[in-house]
Amino acid sequence: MNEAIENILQSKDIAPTAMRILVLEYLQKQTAAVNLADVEAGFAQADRITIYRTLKTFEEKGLIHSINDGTESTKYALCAEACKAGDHYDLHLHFFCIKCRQTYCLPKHKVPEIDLPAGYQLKELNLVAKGICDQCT
Amino acid sequence: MNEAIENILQSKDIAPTAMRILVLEYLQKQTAAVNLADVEAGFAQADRITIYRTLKTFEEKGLIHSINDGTESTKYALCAEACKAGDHYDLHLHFFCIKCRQTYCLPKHKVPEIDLPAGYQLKELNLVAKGICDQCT
DNA sequence: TCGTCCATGCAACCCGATTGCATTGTTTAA
DNA sequence: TTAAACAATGCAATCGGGTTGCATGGACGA
Repeated sequence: MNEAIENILQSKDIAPTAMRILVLEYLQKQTAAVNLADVEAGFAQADRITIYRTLKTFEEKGLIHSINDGTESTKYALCAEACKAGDHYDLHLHFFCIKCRQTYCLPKHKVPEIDLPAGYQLKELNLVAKGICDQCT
Repeated sequence: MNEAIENILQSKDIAPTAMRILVLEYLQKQTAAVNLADVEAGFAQADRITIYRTLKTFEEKGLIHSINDGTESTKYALCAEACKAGDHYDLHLHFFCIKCRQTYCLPKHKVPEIDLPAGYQLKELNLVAKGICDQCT
């Protein structure tokens, strides 16, 4: 179990410390994207800054991606395996439920093709849908 | 000139005060979306809070829309005329240039149709493209 | 003219994000 | 095996955007 987690970390070139293993385990359990406060609340005694830096590291190394769903706080969710450090291939749709205020990744729903005006180079595409999720209907 | 501005404000049910006329004039001059600090810097002696509330009012009344381009600060841009208080019909694409860090409205590029999983109700769609704009290429 | 309402301006606060720095723990090289 | 080097952690403090409270001022209607 722990070994599987450690392997994941090492495959992304992240030193598997106790904290990082805990945070990754926590992230794997989530069905929705979480913010810093969520992770913090997930542990009894945890230092906010350490978690913050852990998430930063995870993001840099391509293990998780951050989502800006329009709320105040940045949220995080696990990446597809194909993601590498600095290169995120998870151009999927994110859905923010205005009722439960949860943000879900919808990886099956790819971001559509966009054609930009001449001279514009596309690097990244961010698509956030807002509405009511199936749980809240 | 001023009269045209006043007419716009009144058509959106906004009392045309000196400050609001100035802010609207400023917004009309912009080619990219601006944040609070930008507007503040556009005037010699201006109160940050007043501008903040002016923008809030404009947004509520459907004169401008706010854009969350993934940077720290919220940006604003003028709406299409069709926008009404509380109802924004400007589901267009926004482009954020990672070089000049400007955010542009691309109203000609409509947001594509999205089909959500069963049980999901769509209320709003937010599409932000990131890359390099034609000026920075 | 008076009273009311809205806009303005100042101060202060809140909160998420971030950095500095000292400490601890782990790995590497002698 | 030990010492040096480096990475991770934890605490304190800061920063900046966003926001609210409250008092003042100006416009407008009764």
